[in-house]
Amino acid sequence: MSQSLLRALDLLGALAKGPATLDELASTADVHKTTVMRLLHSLEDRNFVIRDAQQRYRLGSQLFQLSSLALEQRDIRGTAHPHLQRLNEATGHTIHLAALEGRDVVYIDKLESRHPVRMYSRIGLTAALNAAAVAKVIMADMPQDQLESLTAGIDYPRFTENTLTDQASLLKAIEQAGEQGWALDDQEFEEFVHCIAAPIRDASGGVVAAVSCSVPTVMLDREGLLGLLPALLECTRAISAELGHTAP
Amino acid sequence: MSQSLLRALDLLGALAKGPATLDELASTADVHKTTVMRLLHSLEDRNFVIRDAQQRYRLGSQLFQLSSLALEQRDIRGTAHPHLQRLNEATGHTIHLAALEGRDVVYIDKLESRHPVRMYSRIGLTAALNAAAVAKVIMADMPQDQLESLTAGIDYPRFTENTLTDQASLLKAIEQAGEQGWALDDQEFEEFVHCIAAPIRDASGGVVAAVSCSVPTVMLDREGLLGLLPALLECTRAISAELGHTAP
DNA sequence: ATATGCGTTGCAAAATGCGCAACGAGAGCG
DNA sequence: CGCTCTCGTTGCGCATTTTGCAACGCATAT
Repeated sequence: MSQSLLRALDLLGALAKGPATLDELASTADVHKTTVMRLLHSLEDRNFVIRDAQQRYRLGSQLFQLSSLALEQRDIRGTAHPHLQRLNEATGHTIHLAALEGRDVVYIDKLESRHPVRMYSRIGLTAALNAAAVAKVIMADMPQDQLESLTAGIDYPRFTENTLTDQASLLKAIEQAGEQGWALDDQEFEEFVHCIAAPIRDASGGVVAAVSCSVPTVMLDREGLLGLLPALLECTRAISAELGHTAP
Repeated sequence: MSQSLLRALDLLGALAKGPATLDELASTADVHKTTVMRLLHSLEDRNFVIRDAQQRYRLGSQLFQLSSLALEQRDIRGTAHPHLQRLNEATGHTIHLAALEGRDVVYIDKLESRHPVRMYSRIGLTAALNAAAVAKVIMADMPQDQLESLTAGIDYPRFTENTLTDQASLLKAIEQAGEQGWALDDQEFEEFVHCIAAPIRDASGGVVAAVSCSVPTVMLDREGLLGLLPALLECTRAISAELGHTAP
C-alpha cells in the first residue's frame, strides 16, 4: 500500500487533534520532518490543510467540503432529517441517526437536546457496537454469519457497570432487539444516560439505518424513556415509508 | 510534490461528486486503473473511502470525523453558534458564518431559513470574493498590500447582473463596508437574493469572521433587509464581545 | 555575538509506485 | 450451455518518485 499516501492520511488524523507545527507532526508520526513537509505541501495545495500565521498547520476547508457533500449524498440522511427534527422538537432530547459503514456503525446525523446536557457524540463518530442501542437494532437485521463474524471481532470494552462485555450477552440483546423491533441502551455506554433506538428500513425491507433518542436518567426514568417509544417508532416508520418501505 | 498523494486527494474530490466505480475514477482521473485501485485500497484502509455492496466507492466516515473535529476546534464557531441560532430564530432567515482561510473565505457554519427557500451554500464552501457580503467585510479589515494582492488575483466571474466584475468597483465596495461596519450583497451572487453581513472581531480588534443574513427579495425589499441590521450588528457585537473584543 | 529552533533545499541512493499484460470472476446474451 | 464483455485483481520489471541526510537561511532567544 502506498506509503506516502498512508503517511499523509495519518498526518490528517494527527491534525484532527489540533493544530500542530512541522516538527510536532514529524515526531508524532515518526517520519523525518522533511518528508512531512513535502506531504503537507501537497495537502496544502489541495486545501486539505492550511497553515496559519504562526506557521502552524490545521485541517483545511476541503475536508469540510467533502464531508458535507458526502453527507448530502446519503439520501437516508436528507430524507430522515425533517422527521428527526420533528422528533427532536416533540421530545426535546438528543436524537441520533446512525448507519452501517463497513464494520462500523457511524453517526451520520445528530440533533442536540434542548436541555443543557453533555453528550459525547459527533457526526462521523463510530458507535460502540457492544453498547449503543443503534448498533443493536442495525445488527439485529444482519445475516447470521455476518453477525457472528462482526460480534466475534469486537473487543468489548467496558464503559460502565452495565456494559455488555461478552459476545453471548450482546447476541442475546441483539436477538431481543430484533424481536421487539427496538433496542435499549440502559446506561451501557455512558453512566446516567439511557437510550432507545429503532431501525429504518428501505424498499427492500432491509435495515439501512437507525434512530436513537438519548436521555439523562435524571430527566426521565426507565418508564419515562419507554414512553418515548411511540414517538420514536412513528418517526422511523415515517422515514422508512418515505424510503419506499411498505409495512410488513 | 507527491504524485501519489495528489492523485489520491483528487480521487477524493472526484468521489465527492458521487459514488463511482474503479474504472470511472480511473478514466476521469486519467490514471491507469491499477494505480487507482491501489490508492483506493490505502484510502479504504484509513476509512477515507468505503466500498458498498455493488463494489462502488464512496467517501468514508473518516472524512466526517475529521471535518467535525476540525470545525469544533475553531473556537469562533462554537462561540458564535448560539448567537447565530438566536439570530436565526429572530429573523427566520438563512444565517452564514464565514472566516478567512488562506486566500479563501470559507463558510464554517450555516443555519437554514425557516422559510422554504433554496440557498446554494454549504459548510466548507468558499464564498465568491467579488460577490459575497461576508467577503467584503472580511477584506475590509485587511492590510492594504494584502488586499491589493488578493483582489488582483480574482477572476471576477459574473453571477448576476449586479455582480462586481472588476477590481476597482470591488475595492470601492470593500472600502464602503469598512466605513459603515457592514456590507451588502445586492443580488450580486444569486438573483432574487440579497444579503447583509457584519464582521466579528476578537480581542486584538482584528476581524476573524463574518456573519451574514440572506433573504429572498420577494420576502423583504431593500428597506426590509436593512431593517435586520440592528439584529445582525447586535449578534456580531455579542460574539465579538465573547471573543474578548472591547468596543472601539 | 553566539546559540538554538524551525522551515527549506540539493543531492544521491533505493525503495516505492507505476503501467503493462495476463488472469479470474461474474453478468449478459445468443 | 457456452460465449464474450466487463470489471476487479495480481506478478513483474523498470524507473520514477520518494526519502533521509546534511547543510543553509532566517528568525528569536541568551
